[in-house]
Amino acid sequence: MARTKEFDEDQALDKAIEIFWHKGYNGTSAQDLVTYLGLSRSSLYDTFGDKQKLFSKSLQRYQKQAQDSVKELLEKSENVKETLHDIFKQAVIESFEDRITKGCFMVNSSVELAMHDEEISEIVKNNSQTMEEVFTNAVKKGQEAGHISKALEAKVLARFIFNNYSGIRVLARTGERNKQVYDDIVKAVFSVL
Amino acid sequence: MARTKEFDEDQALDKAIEIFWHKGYNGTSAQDLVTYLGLSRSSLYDTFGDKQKLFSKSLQRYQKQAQDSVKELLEKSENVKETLHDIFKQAVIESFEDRITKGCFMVNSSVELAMHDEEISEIVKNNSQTMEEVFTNAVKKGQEAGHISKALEAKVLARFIFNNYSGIRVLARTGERNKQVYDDIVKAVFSVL
DNA sequence: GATTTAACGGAACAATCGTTCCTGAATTAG
DNA sequence: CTAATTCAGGAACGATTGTTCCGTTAAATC
Repeated sequence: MARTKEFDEDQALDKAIEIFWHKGYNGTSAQDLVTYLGLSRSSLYDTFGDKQKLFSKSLQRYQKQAQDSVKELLEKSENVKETLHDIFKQAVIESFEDRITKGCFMVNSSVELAMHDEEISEIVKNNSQTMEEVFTNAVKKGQEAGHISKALEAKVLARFIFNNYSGIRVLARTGERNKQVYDDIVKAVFSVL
Repeated sequence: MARTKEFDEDQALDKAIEIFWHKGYNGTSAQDLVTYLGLSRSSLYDTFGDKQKLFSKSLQRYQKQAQDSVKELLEKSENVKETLHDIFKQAVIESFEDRITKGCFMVNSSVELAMHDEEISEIVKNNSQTMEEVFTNAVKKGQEAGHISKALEAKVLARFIFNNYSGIRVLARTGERNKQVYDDIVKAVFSVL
C-alpha cells in the first residue's frame, strides 16, 4: 500500500512550541518553521493545515503538558503549601536556566493574540479556568490540613496565586536576571498563605 | 521662509501609542499607521524615521505619562496604602471601561519585544527599575506612618506590588470580564500590606 | 512676488509574507 | 513488480510588508 509516516507529529509539535514560544506568532515566519521543524514546506502544510492551526495545536499541547504537570504534583501532594512553593521555585529556576528567557507560552500568547484571535482566546480562557480550579482545590486541601491560612477564601487565594505566577513569567520575559527580585516576590506571596 | 508644521507631533504620537498598544508592534502595519495617525506616508517617515523609531518614541512617551501619574499620586499622598489601593482600583476599572481591553502598553511590549529588540529592552528595564523605586519609597513612607505593615522590607513589598500590577494587566489583556476575579486579587494583595 | 519648507497623494520599490503546486525520490503493502 | 502514499525540494503564487521617491500644492518669511 503506502509509505508510513517518517516523522513524529508530536515531536514536530514540540519543536513548533519552542519556536512560537520564543518568537511569538507574528514573529515566526513560515520559513522559520520549515527550518526549525526540519520538515519540508509541503509536509508541513499537508500535516498541519496552515500557520494558525499549527499555532493553535502547539498552544493546546503546551497547555495540556503544563496543566498535567501542575495538577499531578498538587493532587499527589501531602503538603500543598510546600508543593506550591516548589512550583514557584521551579518557575524561578526556569527563568534563569534558559539563556533565552521565554517566559510562559500561554502568557505570551494571551498578550499577543487573545484579543485578536477567537480560537486562541478560547484556549486562554479555558486555561485560566482550569488553573483556577486546580489551585482552588489545592488551597482547600491545604486549608483543611492546616497548612494554609483560612483568613481568605480558597478561590481568592487561588486567583492571587495564579496572578503572581503570570507576573513572574512576564518578569522572566523582560529579561530580569536578578534572582533576588523573584525570591522577594515569592516570599511576599507565601506570607499570605 | 518656510511653511510651519500643521499637525502636532505629540498628538500624532498619542495616536501611535493607541494603535501600537492595541495591535502590538508586529500586528501594526505601515498602512495602519497612515490611516490611524491621519498623516501621509511621506510625512510619517519624514517626521519619525521608521516604524521601529516611532514605536520606541511612543513607548517612551507612554512610560513618562504613566510613571508621572503614579509618582505624583504617591508623593502627594498622605495615606500611601489608600493611594496604592486607588491605583489598583483604577487599573481594574480600566480593564472594564474600555471595550477593547488593551492591558498595559509596557507589559505588552515587554512580552512581544524585550528579548528581540535591545532598545525596547532598555526602556522596559528602565521602567521596572523606576517603578520599583517609586513603590519602594511609597511603601517606606507608609511603613513610617504606620499604615503599612513592617513585617516585610519595603523593597520586597514594592516588587510584590509591581508583580501583581503586571499580572492584573495581563489578565485584562486576556479579556477577563469577571470583576470579582480582579477584586479578589486586590484583596489578597492588600492583606499583605 | 519669490523663496523656502511642510505636507500630501500616490506610484513604486525590493523583500518577505503565507500558501499552493509540481516533480521526483523513497518507502511500504499487496 | 506494481500501486499507493509520504516526504523533500523548489519554483511560483499573489498579497502585503516597510520604505523611498517624486510631483504638486499650501503656507510662511523675506
